[in-house]
Amino acid sequence: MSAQNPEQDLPEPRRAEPLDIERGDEVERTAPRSISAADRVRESILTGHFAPGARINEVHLSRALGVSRTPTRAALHALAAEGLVDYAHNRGFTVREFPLQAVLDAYQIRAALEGLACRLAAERGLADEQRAAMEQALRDGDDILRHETLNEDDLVAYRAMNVMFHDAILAAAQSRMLMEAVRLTLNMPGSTHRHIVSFKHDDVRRRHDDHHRLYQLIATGEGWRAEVLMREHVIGLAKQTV
Amino acid sequence: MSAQNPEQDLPEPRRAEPLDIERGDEVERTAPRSISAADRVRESILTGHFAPGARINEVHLSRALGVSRTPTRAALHALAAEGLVDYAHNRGFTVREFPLQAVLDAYQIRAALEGLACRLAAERGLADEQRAAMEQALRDGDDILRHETLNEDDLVAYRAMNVMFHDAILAAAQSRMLMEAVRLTLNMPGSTHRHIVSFKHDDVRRRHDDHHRLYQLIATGEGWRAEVLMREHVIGLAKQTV
DNA sequence: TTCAGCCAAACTGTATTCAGTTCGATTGAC
DNA sequence: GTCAATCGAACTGAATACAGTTTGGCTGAA
Repeated sequence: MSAQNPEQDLPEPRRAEPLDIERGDEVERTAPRSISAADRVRESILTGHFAPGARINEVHLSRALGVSRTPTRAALHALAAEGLVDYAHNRGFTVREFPLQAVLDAYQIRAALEGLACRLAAERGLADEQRAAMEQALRDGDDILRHETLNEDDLVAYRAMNVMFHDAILAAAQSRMLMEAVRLTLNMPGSTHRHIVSFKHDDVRRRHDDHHRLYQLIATGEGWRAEVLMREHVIGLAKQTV
Repeated sequence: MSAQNPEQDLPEPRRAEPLDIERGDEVERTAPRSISAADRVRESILTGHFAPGARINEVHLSRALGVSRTPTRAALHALAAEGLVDYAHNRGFTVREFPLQAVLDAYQIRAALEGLACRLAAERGLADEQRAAMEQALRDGDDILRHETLNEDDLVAYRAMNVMFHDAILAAAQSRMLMEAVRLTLNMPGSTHRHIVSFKHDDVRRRHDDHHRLYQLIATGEGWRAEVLMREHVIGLAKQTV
């Protein structure tokens, strides 16, 4: 039963942010069920809860999600366009498979895209918000690296810092399409900011040193050098992952 | 009426390929309505039939498509994930706007991605099929350029040749994700292979000369040079578009 | 005249129902 | 014992019905 219906125990709809709290003058609206459903299924796929290549049964899934088939199908269609599931007419949805080569290719694509983001950020300048985020990330990384050895808490903090830094650069590039393209490369099991690359002290220091140099290059408008360095930086992640 | 319901006259479901014809041993299945609907709406948006920013009424649209709201909504959700329409809860779908800067950025993104495709193609080698397609495209381009002046037929042939050449390189890169990322940059009004860049004889010859050099570099495995040239090639398209 | 509040029409979100296809098991012939 | 045809259960595709939200206009008071 549980082997045939892995949909049965999905992650609870973790309230990403404490809703129902007024923010400014506006009350946060409740998300539609199809969005919530997509988020939960995406999470399940990214965490490897669904086996690659497995067929997704709409009835079982909608039962597990506690909604009808309509929003469930909407969610699956959205995930299909995101590239996480495949769709075939009259045969429904299957979990997309990502062979090792595809994961490695994703790093190449991400390197090209984030490299471009660096160049655009350097050309267009950093807004206060992004500059602050990058400087905060640099400080956080410095703090982590002061530890002789790195523990679990450091790992969590490091990931958050890393996401903040890369997101700030993407935001500074001011291109929604570029963000969407990068998201394509992150939305796969094994190629996420969240996922583990080497956490040896030396590797972490080298990567964080890249961040410092990237910040300098972007801040001083040296777009081409920033692009090249970011490419190298991301490719290095792939090397440390395999 | 027609101003409020631009959905009323949609392009007919142009049978992309003469269906119901056996191909090999298998009969081509009829496409589901949601796919057909998505194709028609995508075409309408790309050809500028829907005004950017306009709200899309599900009832009117499904009536124009001749199907119920269910497949219509599925199609719109898919287009939303493709980036052609925006979605807001309880407010439905709107046609996405692409300001000039977004179109120019798309060329930058495409340049980075197709450059990467060239490098991968050079590293991984050309299969017979792709090699044949590229050589055919080069011959077709040569034929067109023999004409002293270029007419409408030449323009049509040139576009087909151009698509064949670029698609062959993407296929040779052997990365589905890369294809999907490139598609993001093409699926926008004003930034399509199909769209017009300069058709002056000198510009066409220069672009076609790039193709010859790209083919040589890929065939001889000079990935880095191919990447750089392709980047320059695509950026040049942007320059000739504005 | 202007603006706040209210009301109804229109629209979107979801559930349910029905129709058509797929796929596996069973049966029978060879 | 093997393979093909057939039948039925299970599943997907689409339509319809219903519920909740938005939106624009109307009314009436300031």
